[in-house]
Order: sequence, then C-alpha cells, then structure tokens
Amino acid sequence: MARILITSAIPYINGIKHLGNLVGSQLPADLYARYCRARGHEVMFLCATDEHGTPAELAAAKAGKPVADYCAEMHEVQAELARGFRLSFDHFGRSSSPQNHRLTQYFAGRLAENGLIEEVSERQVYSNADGRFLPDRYIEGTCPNCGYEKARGDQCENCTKQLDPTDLIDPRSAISGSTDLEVRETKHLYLKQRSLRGDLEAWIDSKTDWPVLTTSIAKKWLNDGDGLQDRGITRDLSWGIPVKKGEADWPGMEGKVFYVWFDAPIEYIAASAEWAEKNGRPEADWRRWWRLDEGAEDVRYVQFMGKDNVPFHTLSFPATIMGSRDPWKLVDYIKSFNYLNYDGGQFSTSQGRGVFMDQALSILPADYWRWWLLSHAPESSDSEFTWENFQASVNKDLADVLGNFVSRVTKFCRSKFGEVVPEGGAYGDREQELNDDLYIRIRAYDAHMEAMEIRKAAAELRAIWVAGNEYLQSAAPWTVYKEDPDQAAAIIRFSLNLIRLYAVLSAPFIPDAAKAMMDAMGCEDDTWPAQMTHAMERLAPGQAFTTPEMPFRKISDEEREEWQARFAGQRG
RNA sequence: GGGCCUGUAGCUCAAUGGUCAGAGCAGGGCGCUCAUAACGCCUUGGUUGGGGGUUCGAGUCCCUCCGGGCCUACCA
Repeated sequence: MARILITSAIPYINGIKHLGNLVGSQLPADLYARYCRARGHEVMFLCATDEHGTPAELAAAKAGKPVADYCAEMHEVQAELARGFRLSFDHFGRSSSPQNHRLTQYFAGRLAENGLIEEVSERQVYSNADGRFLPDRYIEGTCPNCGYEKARGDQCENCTKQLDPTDLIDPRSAISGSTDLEVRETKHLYLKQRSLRGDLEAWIDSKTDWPVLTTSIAKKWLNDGDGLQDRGITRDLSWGIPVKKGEADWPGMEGKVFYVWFDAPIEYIAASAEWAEKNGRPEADWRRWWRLDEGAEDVRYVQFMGKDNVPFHTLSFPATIMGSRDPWKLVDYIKSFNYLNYDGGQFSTSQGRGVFMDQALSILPADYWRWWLLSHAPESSDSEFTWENFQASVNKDLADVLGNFVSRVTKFCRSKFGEVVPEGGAYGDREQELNDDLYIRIRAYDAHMEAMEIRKAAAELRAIWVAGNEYLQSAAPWTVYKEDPDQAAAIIRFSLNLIRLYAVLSAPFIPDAAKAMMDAMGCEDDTWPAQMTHAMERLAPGQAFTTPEMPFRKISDEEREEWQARFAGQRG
C-alpha cells in the first residue's frame, strides 16, 4: 500500500466549465484517484476553485454582486457539478480560504527571507473610469503594425505581433470602452526565478519519465531567449490575498494582493489544510502529505492539468517551493493533456459553443460522459468531440457490449433458475481458459492505469467486457440447458460473477453503473481481482440478485440531431 | 518570426529502428436466438501527407516541402 497525493488543476471561478476543461484535468485525476483507492492505496485527492484575479472581479461586477458573494455562489455551483460528475475529491476547496491566505503569505515571507523577492517599480496603465489598473489584454486599440482596430495590449490577434499597451493607437479600456487612461507608477514584488533556474533545470532533467508535452514546455521556458524570467507575483486589485511577509505587514505594498498564479497552486496545500479543519483533524494530518520532515517521504504526488497550465506547475510553483528552502513535497509526476475540440472548432465559453458541464448532466447521466471523455482523452494530440462519434461509442460500448451482457445473463437466469445464483454443475476448461485470459487482460489494464495511459486502459476494459460476450456465445447456456440444466447453471453462475467482476473493474470509469451492477448482484465485496479462481466464486449459489432493466439506454438519431443543433453556439 | 506537437484504413486511434503496419467503429458475408435488432465468427479496406537521405532493415532517425494544432511569459 502506498500513499498517493493527487491534485487536479483548479478550475477558475468565473463560470461553468466545458467538457474540454473537464477531460483535461479533473476527470482523469478522478479516474486515477478511484483506481488507486480500489487498489487499496491511501489517497488524498484535492481540487478547489481558483477565485482571484481580474476576470473574477469583472464577472462579479457583471452579475451585480460583491465579488466575495459571487465567488461563494459560483464555488457552490461548481461543487455541485463536480458531485454530478462523481468527482471523488477528498476536499474541494477555495483559493480564497483563510488557510490559503496564511500559506501564501507564509511562502512570500520565506521567499523574502531567502532573498528571492525583489521590489520593482513599474509603469502600468490605469483606467480612471474603471477605477483600476488594466492588465495588458484588457486594453484595446488599433494595432500599429497592421491597423487592426481590436488589437489587445499584449498581442494583436490579427497579425499576431506582440505588443506593449503603450504601442496601441487610440487605446481604450476593454472593460468600459473608456479612453480616459493614464500610465501610473506602481510597485510590485517579483519572484527571482532566474536565480533558481539551475535548480529547476536539474529537477526537470531528472524527470525522464514525464510526458514529452510536459517537459518540452518546461524546457522551452527555461531556455527560450534570455532564459527563465523573474515573475511579478503581486497585483493592484482589491480581491485577493493581501501582500504580507508571513504575518507581518509589507511596507510599501499596502492595498496590493498576490497574483492569482502565485496563490493558486499554494491552494493545493491549503486545500488539505481545509480538509483537516473540516474533518476536525489536527494539523499533522494534512502536513504528513506535504512535509518531507513530517511524514511525506513515502508520498507519491501526481498532478493533472491541461497543457496551458504546464509552465506554472513545472516552473513557477516549484520555484516557490524550492525557494522557501523548506522541505515541502514537490510533484513527482505531471500528467498533462492536449485540448478537446468541439465538432470542427474549439469549445468557446464566450460564444457558448460546445457542451458545458451543467448542460451535459441535464441530457445524460454522468457515466455516459465519463466513458466517452476518458476513452477519448486528448493524450497524444488534440482530440475532437462529435455527436456522431459520441452516439456511436456510447451506444456500442456501454449499451451493446456491457449493458446488454448484463441483461442477457440476468434475464436468462431469471427465466430458467429464478433470481438467485444457480447451483449445480462445475466450472470446466472453458471457464479456466477465460480466467487465464482475463488474468492477463486485467494485469494489462492495471499497467495502463498505473501509467495513466487512459485511452489504452479504456480499450483494455472494453476488451474485458467483450470477452464476456464471447464466452457466452461459445458456452451457449440456452442450448446446454435443454440437455444438462446443471451445466447451464454453472455457466450462468460464472457469468453472474463476471458481472460482479466488471462492476469492480469498471468503477473508476463509470462509478454509478458499477454501483448499480454491484447492488443488483447483492454484493458488497469490491476487492480488486487478484486470483481469478477466487474472484469468480464471490457470488455463491443461492445468493439472490435483481435483474436490472436497461442498464444503459441508447442515444437515438433524433436526440443526437437535436443536441447537435442546440449546442452549436450562442448558449442560452 | 521563434519553438514544440501532430499527419497511419471512410471515422477514432495503436505500433522499444526488426514477422505480412494493427484495434474499435462504419461497410460486406455467415452464424446464434439468452439479450436493449443485441451478441459471436469471418472479411473488404493502407504508396503510413509529398519528395529526398541514413541503414542489412524506416510509420519510427535526418533534410526539405505541404497541411493541422499549441505556446511565446499581464487571461487564468
């Protein structure tokens, strides 16, 4: 038994996430967490909402609510959706928690003590009408390079030239449209990542088993141009974690907050502290996951995220940890994902293009989405959601291969032997052969799950389901029954045990269906199969079961067409 | 502009430089009748984006061209 710490990239607070966001971090993290628990490991699976930053303030203003209220409400909305998708977080925290305030200020203090913080005075654009400093991309204007009128202050989307906000012709606020802008002097803290570059590079170089996607992004940032740059970790905002040096005030930084990307990863740690408080546990109980000097030497820490998050998890956050010169746990493995596209284009939050988490659950149960998304996870390159593919995969895999297997076995048994595991007969060569085959397949499934090769794991699981149908076809209990009812009873007893086996193996992917299958078999033993002969005798003769009606219904062509039209764009 | 990823069957994807490039779906044929017209067996289908090179041997390594995508540090 091992101890496994798992975190998913924390979703931003300003709205409901789409399926691309879900499959890029939270869902695969949940799959892995469920698998690790099923194998008997001690798991701490954490996620949270990422609540600070300019977009949160603007979204709250648009909703006409105080930002704290807005975030509290949206946190609850996201938490409810997470429950709907059966994301099995041990805790779903908030980056605005008191625990994160304390830890973020603590880390900043440690970094300052270690000489890794620099105060930099810089000039930034201030909007009088909006009463706030504007991040570069919240300033619009005409591109000096190509004349595009909606160029952003960081880059022109039309000609892709990188810009400085002061380059723009006729600059205006992207929030209010106001042209009443001025450049003001403001002081900020920079994390001196440059002086940690060597440590970071050595650490990245030691991670030879990480996905190429992860290490290539990290190396690019380490080596590109002048190499890793120092990074501003404070902002002029009202909503956020006040800048402090540990518990002490930070002279000259009054009224400023930490940059959201500084405090967000620290929330991984803080979330465990929230977990401890919520469950009435002592501090030591969460610190044993994070502090190498307080019990975390044997913890394996795995992070899940989309590729856009990689620089912050391979460089910025590790720089914070290393720079603290404290024995905090660094990540051991980063599983990163490409993007999921939607029907020939990108998912678009602003255009309402694609399927969002709430909409998905409103039309089909979580298992349908979990199965499709995980079995098509964008691991090696971007992948694409189409309704045709979704319908075909779900109908074939879940309804025909798995669901129908459960139906045909239970209904045959009910009609010939009643709703109890039948006695009589004995397992023979055919059963032994399948056991041998399943043993090999389950070991392959385990290997894929342990390596977080998600699509391969899904394919192997599906092959395990198929094996049940092959067995039934060749054993043909409906024929055997006519001559030798006892032998047919043995075949069905074996098949009912297969259902239980499938429930155990499938639970990480489709937890609700798996539970329904276990409940139907009247079984509570979900021990992961080791020796097949034992696993296939869990359901003893005489044990009652119930016959589930339609474990998975199919998606009709009409439904598919309707959804296709409904989610094409312009949400609402 | 620079960097990275990617291109394999109609579709979605596999293949430590080493049998005849494999699966699933779709298509075709046969079988079965327990089951949600489901299941099983067999089968059609490829100049691995184009071209050149290295090698006894290239989907895999190198060069080049073409197509798709991502990143490029103040959105998060």
